[in-house]
Amino acid sequence: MLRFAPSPTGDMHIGNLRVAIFNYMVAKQKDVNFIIRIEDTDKERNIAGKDTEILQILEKFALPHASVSHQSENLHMHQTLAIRLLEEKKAFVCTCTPEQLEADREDAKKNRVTYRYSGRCSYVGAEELVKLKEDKIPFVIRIKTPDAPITNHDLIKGDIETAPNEVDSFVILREDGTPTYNFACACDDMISGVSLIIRGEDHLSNTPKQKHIKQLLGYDQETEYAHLPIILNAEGKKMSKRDDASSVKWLFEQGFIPDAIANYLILLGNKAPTEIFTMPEALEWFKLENISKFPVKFDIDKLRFINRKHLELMDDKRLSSLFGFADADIGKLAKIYLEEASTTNELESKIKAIFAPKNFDSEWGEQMRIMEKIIADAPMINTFDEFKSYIMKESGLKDKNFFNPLRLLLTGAEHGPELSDIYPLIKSYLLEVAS
RNA sequence: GACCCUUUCAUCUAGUGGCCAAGGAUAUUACGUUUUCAACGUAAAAACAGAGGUUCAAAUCCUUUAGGGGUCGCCA
Repeated sequence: MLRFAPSPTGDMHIGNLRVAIFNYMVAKQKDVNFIIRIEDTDKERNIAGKDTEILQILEKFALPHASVSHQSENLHMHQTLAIRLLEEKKAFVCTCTPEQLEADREDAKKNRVTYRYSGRCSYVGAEELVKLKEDKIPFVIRIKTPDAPITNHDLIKGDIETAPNEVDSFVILREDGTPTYNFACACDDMISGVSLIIRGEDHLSNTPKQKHIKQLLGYDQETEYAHLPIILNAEGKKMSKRDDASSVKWLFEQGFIPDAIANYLILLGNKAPTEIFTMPEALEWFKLENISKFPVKFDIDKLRFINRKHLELMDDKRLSSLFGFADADIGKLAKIYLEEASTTNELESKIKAIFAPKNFDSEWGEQMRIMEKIIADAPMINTFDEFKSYIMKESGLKDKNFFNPLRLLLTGAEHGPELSDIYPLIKSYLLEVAS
């Protein structure tokens, strides 16, 4: 069982999408279930509707899942398990105030040592619980620091050993009775029987904590981990919300298509036999072990190149539908324009210019008027050569005086692909185009 | 500051001791083709982080220095 566990606190990030794609692919390869878990334990930061937005994006990328759950549904189970740890003396009740903890942190900073929980409450057991509740004294539950190092074999990073004090006595149940991320995550993975967790490198330091939780809870199934290097922006820093390209929604708005985005994200930091491929093709050779260990920079130029290649592969009629047509010829026309466009947005503006009313105010306006009239009265002409000869003869124009205004009249642009390639595809729209 | 990860062209990578005076792709530049801009074709420029070892032989193994990144919450 594999899972993708996004939190509904912001736009889907390409790093997250990459995690989702990899989890899906590996589940598919292993022929096991792939589930979605929405991690919505932070009520403050949850954004209504983000969960369905995330699901819609997964759908666009054709990443089918066996089920969707919300972490908040499991609140009762989380509390029960936390209490169990408390009763087994594997966790303790902590009544330290935020002020006290803050002072501890300040001290640590002042003394130039790493902050760790002071251990002030570590002897407070379950028996205190009733009294604290009666006295309305706020408390949290902390798990006890492990007494041996936690070791982990990461499929990408290799063996990692974490010292007990690095794990620390961290909070598992908050003052309001809700579980913290690490606790909820570990419990849910345990209950669902998640056997392999693929996630971003920023979770690397959470792994020993989650392993520790599962160990104390008596979970004896082995969970494998694979931590993906993070994606950096052009400056070499972690891609954040401030980087437009980090948002999948933004990439869509720019005219990048899902097949190309998926292709790029799979290719990034990977050994691939080819550069251009579809997800089903990648399923044939994809291996987690091949993912590079170091962070990679996001290169939008490469994405543009890949997007263009995928647009070339798209079915003609389907491509035309992106611009409001249902005509394979328009799809073919768009593909010709792939010479100078890489996104559907760029393509759309080229196609639009062809069908938009033309501007006759330019230096070629006079010649354009002449041609417009000739075309309006002309019979249907099949080939560009015949068409060209016909207009030339009727207008008496030639060379620059002929080609420049003709191009402007037919395409609305001064430069562009060969008119002889374009003509056969737009000839049935000629009256609309040449006006 | 502590802990962890990491280091081949601008970018993504090939490379697992000899086939590497380091290959491919994107981006860049030049030329060709073209009524035009592109695309395309051809070519050019471009990297083993530094220093020490081991070895007949090192991008590849070891040591060390330097750099980059991540994480240190009652966020996920």
